[in-house]
Amino acid sequence: MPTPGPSRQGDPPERVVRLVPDVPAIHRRFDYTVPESMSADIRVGSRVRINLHGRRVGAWVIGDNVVPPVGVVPKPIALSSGEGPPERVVALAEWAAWRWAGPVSAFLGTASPPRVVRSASGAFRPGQTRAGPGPSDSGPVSSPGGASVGIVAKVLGGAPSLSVVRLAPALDASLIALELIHRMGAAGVLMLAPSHTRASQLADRLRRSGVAVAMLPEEWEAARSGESVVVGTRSGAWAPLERIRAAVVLDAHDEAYREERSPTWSAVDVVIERGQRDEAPVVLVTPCPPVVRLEQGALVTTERAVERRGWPVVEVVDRTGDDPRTGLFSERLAQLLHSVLDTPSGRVVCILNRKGRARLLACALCGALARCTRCGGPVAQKELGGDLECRRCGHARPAMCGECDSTRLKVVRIGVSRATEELSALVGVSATELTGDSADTADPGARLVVGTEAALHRVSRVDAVAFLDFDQHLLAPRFGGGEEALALLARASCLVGGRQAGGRLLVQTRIPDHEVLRSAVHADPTLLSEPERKLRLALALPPFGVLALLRGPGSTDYAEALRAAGGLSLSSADPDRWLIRAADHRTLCDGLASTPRPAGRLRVEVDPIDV
DNA sequence: CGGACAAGCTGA
DNA sequence: CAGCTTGTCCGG
Repeated sequence: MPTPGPSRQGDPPERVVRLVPDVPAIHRRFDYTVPESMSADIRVGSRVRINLHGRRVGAWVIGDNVVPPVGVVPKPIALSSGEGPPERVVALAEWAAWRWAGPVSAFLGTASPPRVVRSASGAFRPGQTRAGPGPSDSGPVSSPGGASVGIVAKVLGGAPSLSVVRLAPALDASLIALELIHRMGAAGVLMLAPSHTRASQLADRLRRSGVAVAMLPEEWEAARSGESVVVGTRSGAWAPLERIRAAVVLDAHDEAYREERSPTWSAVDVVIERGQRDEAPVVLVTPCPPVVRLEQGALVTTERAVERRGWPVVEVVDRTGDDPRTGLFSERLAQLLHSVLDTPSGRVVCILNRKGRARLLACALCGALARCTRCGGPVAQKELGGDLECRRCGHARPAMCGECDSTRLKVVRIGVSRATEELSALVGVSATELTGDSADTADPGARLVVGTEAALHRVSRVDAVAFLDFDQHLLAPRFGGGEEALALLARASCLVGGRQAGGRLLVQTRIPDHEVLRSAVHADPTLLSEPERKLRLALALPPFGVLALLRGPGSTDYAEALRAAGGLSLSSADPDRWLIRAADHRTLCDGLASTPRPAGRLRVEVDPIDV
């Protein structure tokens, strides 16, 4: 029976802290006493281990010197297990738990170091760090000059606030980062990029200019010291800085900033909230600002001519008149491929967002569409001569017509594998297939690459990108689908460079006048965002209203309970799927937070993207 | 979540 | 009624 602490007459009051267990299903907080031996190590944010109801679990300290509820006798913490998020990030996690209707532990988890971090002598003292360069390593950073000077002057000009910098895709956003560091210094500046690759590139770029950088999550300890620029991806929004002094989010439109798993938070929203709490300027840089962000921040643009130069030549190939049977390869596409591949080191990427070989087949004799014999859904063929597989139920059967038993099937809609075969034949150059599940060893120097949109993230510089069937993006049945489609064109534009560098995009479509395409052709994202804004206003969609989606067997019960909350309007397509609308996040999130969840599986998605 | 404990079922 | 399964509750 360990009874720590002195037990003289007039016992000193025991220190009691409030804890959040690191167990997703437990949403309660518990009070524990701090043994004397650990008292120097433990403060708000610390990681500890506790005995809870007969088992040993991890937990975070979220409150210090608390008074336990009457009748509760706290037990002692079992172990101290190192550093956790700083106090103000703990508060941010509590806000996020409200904002995205999830458990605080999920956010504290992403805000914690990947490995146990112990401070040298008990309590953390800023400035005491062994990893990473200190301020002495980096002298003043010189200004990169150019347009970034004017942009950063505007961004930092007024009161600390949110700026949306619309910067054409081929223009170098890291210059804005450098100019900001030139003016503000490195300490406490947070910078996010959508992928690990892009974050590393940014970190390298900054280091080469003499900036001290701590890269998350690996250099968590160095980041914690607050002396360098902190660079990270989505989870970097939770950087262990007590206060940020400024933040820059590159490609702020990118979907990668959204966590898909529940709770579905957005790193951009987290950074914006941090900026407000810490009175720090936040800069979102993107070639195609989403309507939601335009409504939140002040738009900063470059000169029209500069923006135009930063987009490639975008050629729209109208396939409206073409016979559908001419396939995916227009005359114009063949010309482009030949002209690029005829140059000594020309490289092209062709994008088709369908994996496999044949995505839709029909009988060559009777014309019947090949369908699943079990559920009636369309079947696909992954490889030449392989079975027909149903995408809906997974049922597989030999490749033959279900109506007339003919084994002659023709491909109605081809996939990447077949497109790779056909393109190789068409241009006489061996094409390389590149999809999300291709091995990483795929030849990075291949001259002709055919792939899904994942290919755009796996090649570096190319001369041209061709979208073989862009209509699937233009017709995507998700709200905000247009913005995603334009983002895809912007991504491709980065790879080919601006029009002066000879950058070229080719887009095959049957909707040549679509706003998304006109935006890219004219290097003017407002051609999409203006009508998109009006549409959202008319339909009270975000940012002119907020949405949440309930899914799973428990949704109906919860939806019923939510009716009492007020200010929420509920609708349902099927019983396992409910859409909630509200005027603003306060109404929505307060409603969700104040309504206890019924038993039964239930997923709550705030700010859903899929209808 | 997962341990504790209570209520329900089975077989001798 | 021991011995087991199933279900509900609750954690400091």
